[in-house]
Amino acid sequence: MLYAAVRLLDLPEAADREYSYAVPPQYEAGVRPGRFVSVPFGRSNRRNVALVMSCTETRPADCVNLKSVNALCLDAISFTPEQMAVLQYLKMLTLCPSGDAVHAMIPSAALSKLSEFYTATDREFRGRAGSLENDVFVAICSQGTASWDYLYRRFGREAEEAVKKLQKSGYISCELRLSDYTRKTLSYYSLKSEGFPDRQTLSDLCDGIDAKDEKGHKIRALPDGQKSVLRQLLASQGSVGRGILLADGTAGAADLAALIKKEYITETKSETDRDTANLPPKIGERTGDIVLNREQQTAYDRLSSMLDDKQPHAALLEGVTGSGKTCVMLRIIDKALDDGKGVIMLIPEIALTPQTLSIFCSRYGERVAVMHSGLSVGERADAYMRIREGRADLVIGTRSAVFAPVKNPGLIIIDEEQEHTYKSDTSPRYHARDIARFRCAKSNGLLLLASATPSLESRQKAEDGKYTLITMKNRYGNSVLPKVTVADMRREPSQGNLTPIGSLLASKLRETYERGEQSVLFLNRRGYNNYLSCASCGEALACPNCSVSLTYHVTKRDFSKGEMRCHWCGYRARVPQTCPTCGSTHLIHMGFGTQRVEEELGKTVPGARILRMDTDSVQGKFSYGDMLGKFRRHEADILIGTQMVTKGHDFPDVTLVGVLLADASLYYDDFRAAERTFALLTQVIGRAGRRSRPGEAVIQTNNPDHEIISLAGDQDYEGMYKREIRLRKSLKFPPFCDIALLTFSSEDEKRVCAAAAAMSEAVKTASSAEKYAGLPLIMFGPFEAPVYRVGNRFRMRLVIKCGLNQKTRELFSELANGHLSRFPDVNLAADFNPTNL
DNA sequence: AGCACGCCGACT
DNA sequence: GTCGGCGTGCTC
Repeated sequence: MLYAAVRLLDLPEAADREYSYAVPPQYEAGVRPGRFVSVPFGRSNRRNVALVMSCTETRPADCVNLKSVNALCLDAISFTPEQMAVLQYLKMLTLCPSGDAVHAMIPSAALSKLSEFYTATDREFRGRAGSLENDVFVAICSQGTASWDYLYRRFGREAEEAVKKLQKSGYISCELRLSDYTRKTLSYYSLKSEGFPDRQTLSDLCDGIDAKDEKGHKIRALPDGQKSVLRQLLASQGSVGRGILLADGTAGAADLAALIKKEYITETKSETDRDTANLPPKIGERTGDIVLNREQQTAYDRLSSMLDDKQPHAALLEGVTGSGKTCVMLRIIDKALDDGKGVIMLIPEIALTPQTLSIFCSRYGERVAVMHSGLSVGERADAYMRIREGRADLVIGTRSAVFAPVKNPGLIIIDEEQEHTYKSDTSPRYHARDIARFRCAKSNGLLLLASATPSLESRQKAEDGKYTLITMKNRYGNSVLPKVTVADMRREPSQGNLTPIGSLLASKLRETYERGEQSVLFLNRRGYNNYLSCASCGEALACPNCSVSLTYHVTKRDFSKGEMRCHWCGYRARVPQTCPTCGSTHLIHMGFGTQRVEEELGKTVPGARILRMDTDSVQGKFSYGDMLGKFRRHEADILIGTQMVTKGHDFPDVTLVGVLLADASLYYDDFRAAERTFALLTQVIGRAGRRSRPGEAVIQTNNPDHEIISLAGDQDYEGMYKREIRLRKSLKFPPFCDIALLTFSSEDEKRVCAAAAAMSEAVKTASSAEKYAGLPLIMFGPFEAPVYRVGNRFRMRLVIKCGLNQKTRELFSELANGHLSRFPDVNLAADFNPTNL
């Protein structure tokens, strides 16, 4: 007899442990670690999908009531040993429930679903006539067997109760079946290649000319719909898909059916991959070998030798905007694919534009699989299966694509590696970089991080020799850096200008418009944040312990009464009346949005066509590309937007870039604010004048003396790195430590506080215990979360600076378990190295 | 999370 | 006397 230890999916943390089940003889051959199964669970034996973790031949001890595995899910979706290893790593890394980890790794549509089927066991319904039960029963009888999905579609939510009652009184029985992943089939239609009717006859029929059948009888005229189908088929050579034939609305399904019945046309069905349908068309085979310049060639050679080595490697490719990182990446991808390795390329969501995709799709064709949040469930599942089956070996995608089941992942690239979208902010709270590193380490692959402005963490690792640093300093071709001007906004109000567009930028905008060239205006959406800034000296009110800005919080409901808080250490202070730096009383709350600017622009540059692009104006996935296309075709003169406008687009006619309120993101309450502002400004400035035309950038700020702004103007990454790393070191922030953020939440305010206080005690006790002696732990809190109350739940926080390693992770795991047993009613979310608070 | 068991109030 | 409220505790 075989026994399996399984993890159930969709189980809360408290019940997330291994359960043992007996494996019936018919499943013995199929059950192994990584297989998904259906098992009965709980008193009611409700069915649940579970993942087999391990198998034994001996009956597990201390199991009084051993149940049996119910069904096996499709082998095609089972986890490979590599995926099992990633799963374990992910759970260890994030302390998430097994179900969350599994769901992050495999698209829900690919995972088998359990569905209920009902069969009538009685012929006659003797309950209340006219009741819903009666209707449901009749429906089940007429179908023989009806699925729950069918009943739900027909009767809605109410059906649930009716079905339960029918089951209880014995009218129907319920059976559970596994519905596995299925591929979509498409119907294609074609004219018959021989026999009657020939093409001429059909053509005549369409033109309304009398035609005769085989026996010489006159054929009746065809309805318009059938004519439309025939005309299209006559015009094409082979078969035509159903969607195309019915596209213009003239023909319907009935017309197709009629033509098939008359044997005028034939129908063939074929399976299709939903995910490839919306990809840009394949333009051709690899468009020749890319020619690299000397610097690129050197970079490529170094990467290439790392790829050839049978050891895992990690490299940081640091190249200024326009240095041609993409060419190097394409070449190294070529090589990895030629060597028979799988490749994953991660890009930030924001860079996922049709242009980016078409570069890859035209170069690599059908071996590309694209995975991102915009895909439908079916598309996602098909992409996943195509990768799993090896039909696609190059994956382009956002964060979650790091889990793509490519065989033998030999190269994982993370482009714009500093982007915070690579960190998940829902369970499991993983960073794609960590997963990529793990996978490369396991498969002796190469992890390639690429950026013009690497994160301090990665750059520090390169400094320490953990990553190989490859720098590219030269801008490609003859493009030159734009001329950067810093505009001091503090003088504007006294000169009577109260708009967000300063006088210098306004005149530049008008000049650019008059020359018939385009401008891009960038405004960080985070400018809405409520921090306190001094209008005289430009400084923002900062935390004395953390060098991050304090955030204004409204206490109770009175808007006028607030206090300043630090999100990292919980420091609180009253709202000051005077600026602590210069003593001025002109303290102002910062923030204006894109809409306001759009309004003002109309007045500033009369006649200019303005395009606003932000989360409000970009809805569907097409609208984004549409807008960019519109601007590229010069159908607008000024593009104003948030971060979206900064990424990877090449607008040839743009010669002016304006940054409104550059310090809005500088004083964000995050220790990474300066680093992010630098990256953002560097990128925005790079948008101007990429071709031979010289570009210009205007950076508006209330604090023109801030070092970061001048550093960004000079595109001096080294300077920024040295400055920031010094600050981080002195204040002990990453990369010189890790940060664990523990958030407690519950509807019961007292319980939340008690749980947080108990955890705080537990941390203190544990850190002084012998087992964890000498572990550097600095704890802050507990204090209220920045938004204390969310959806009727109260939230408390604990911030712990520490060094994450095997031992500390173990400690956190123990602490979480301790919390679970003492405060099962209080939710605890752990986030290691959170990107934003 | 479900789901059952279990121990107290307003109804035929 | 029962129907049903949701507190407590377990799930191989």
